[in-house]
Amino acid sequence: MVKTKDQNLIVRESQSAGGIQSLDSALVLLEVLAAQMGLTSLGDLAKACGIPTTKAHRYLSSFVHAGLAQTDGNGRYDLGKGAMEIGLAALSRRDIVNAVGDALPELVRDTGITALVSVWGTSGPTVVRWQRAAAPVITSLGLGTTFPILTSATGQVFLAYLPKVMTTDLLKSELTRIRRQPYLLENTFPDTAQNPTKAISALENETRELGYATVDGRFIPGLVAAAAPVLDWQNEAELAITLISSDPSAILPDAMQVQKLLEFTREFSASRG
Amino acid sequence: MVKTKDQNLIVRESQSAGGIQSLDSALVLLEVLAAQMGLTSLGDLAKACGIPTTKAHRYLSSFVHAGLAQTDGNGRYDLGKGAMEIGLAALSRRDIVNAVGDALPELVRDTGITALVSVWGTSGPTVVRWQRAAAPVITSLGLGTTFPILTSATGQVFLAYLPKVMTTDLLKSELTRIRRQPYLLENTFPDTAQNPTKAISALENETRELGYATVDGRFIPGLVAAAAPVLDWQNEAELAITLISSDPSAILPDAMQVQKLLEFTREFSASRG
DNA sequence: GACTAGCATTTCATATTATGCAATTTATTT
DNA sequence: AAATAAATTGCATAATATGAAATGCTAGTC
Repeated sequence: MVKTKDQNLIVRESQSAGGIQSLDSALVLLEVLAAQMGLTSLGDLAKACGIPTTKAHRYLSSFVHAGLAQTDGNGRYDLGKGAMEIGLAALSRRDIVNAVGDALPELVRDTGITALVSVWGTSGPTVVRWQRAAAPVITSLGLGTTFPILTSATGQVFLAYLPKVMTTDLLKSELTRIRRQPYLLENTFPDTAQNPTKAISALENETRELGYATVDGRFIPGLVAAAAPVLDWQNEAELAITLISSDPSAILPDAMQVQKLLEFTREFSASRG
Repeated sequence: MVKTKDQNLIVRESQSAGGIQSLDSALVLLEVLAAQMGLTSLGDLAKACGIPTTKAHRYLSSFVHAGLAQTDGNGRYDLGKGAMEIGLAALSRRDIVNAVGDALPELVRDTGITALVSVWGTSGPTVVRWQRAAAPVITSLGLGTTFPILTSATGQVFLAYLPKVMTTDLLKSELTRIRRQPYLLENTFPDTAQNPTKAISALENETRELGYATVDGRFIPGLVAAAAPVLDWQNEAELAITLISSDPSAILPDAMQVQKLLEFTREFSASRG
């Protein structure tokens, strides 16, 4: 048995002990499909997995048959409805999500503000629960919506309370995207373009010090948000709870709403000390 | 009444055309795992799939390796974190409005009736898609049109399948408006003026019991409508689909058109149960 | 603490079936 | 309309999934 040097690398063995090779191979394809941003051609998927197209095609046939994948009828593939259902089944087994979700109406009643629960998914913070207050109706948001990391309060919480390895990939791609529209960040972080690393770690520290993150009306015009993490026993964010309002005074540090939010998240975090 | 053990059996063609048998078999196992309520023993899973335990074990090894399943270390299996992530990826790509909109022509063809899709907007149910049938119905409806809550089928659906906080404001203003023209409701709800709260909650219950709402020709003279919700997995109305016709028999409970509508909305709703 | 029962897991010889090349069909571009 | 590229299908072969049986665990019982 040869000892490898790269124990730091997060590459998993391409073959699982006691598993089935073709299935391992197929599941890599499924992951790659999930990591894609939308409809993807068979060839691209095959290339990304390093397998011949003929193999990819047969795997995808089975996935489509099982409902995990869909095809638009001509050569482009995407995740299917079944994938969503299995994911929601997995979601419903996470006790934290259920507990928080059940208590969410209470938070909305106490604060009078729309609240939502997000978990960290492959494409960033993903909304999994959603409780609307009377006041504003945000039509562009809904279950399954994903937030950016840097320009949303929710994203900033995960950035500060999640291991770096989980966020770096998405962070990188978001930075390149932002470089083309630097105005998005320039007010809050004047030197982001020049020294992103420094600016970002400053943002992380600030979030950790406060215990929550906020954004003003720039991400969604006219709306402000405050987000706080529910932490697990390792002090990593298990999920984030976000309040969305049109009233800027609601996200000030000593605002009643922010206090209620922190109280709420503390109650569900692993360590109550 | 004895419950059979194989209530979790997935019924569909066991083999996919052009797919891979072992993968098909494995994906059935994954579905069965998802259908379970929690931690499940290897043997039970194998039994539910009708495969030998040795096969199930190897499949599960691969699923665990890919992160789609977890084991508690001794023989009990559950969905894993990866399942949730893939599901959320699928969810985030699913634009329900577009999906429903794309399928709308099919519904119109099947029913022969004009259909429209509404979401809940700031001023009530708002038409976002519509598809006219061959037999033209002369109306002034169009994209962006908003419906009243009490006097339209569409509005009644949202009233019944949306949290109270979202509808109360509009409902109140609508009630004051109606009080000046009580004849609008008096036939259907004789005591609305005297006891609005009671009448309205009766209406909500009726809608929820039926699973859809209808109005006859009073709101728009000569036209009738039936509306049913597309529910998200919190059982809240994500959107409503409405059929509009000049034929009163089309909105009777056992009319073909109503059945097609319910079939249609059920297909797009998150949880079927 | 040893024994047993009921699991899950691993081994191993065998045949099933996944594989990749090449051919064919289908879509896309010039 | 012809040509190019991509997806899909057929087929012979070798790789590998398979199930019976053996082994290894865990939990419950005396």
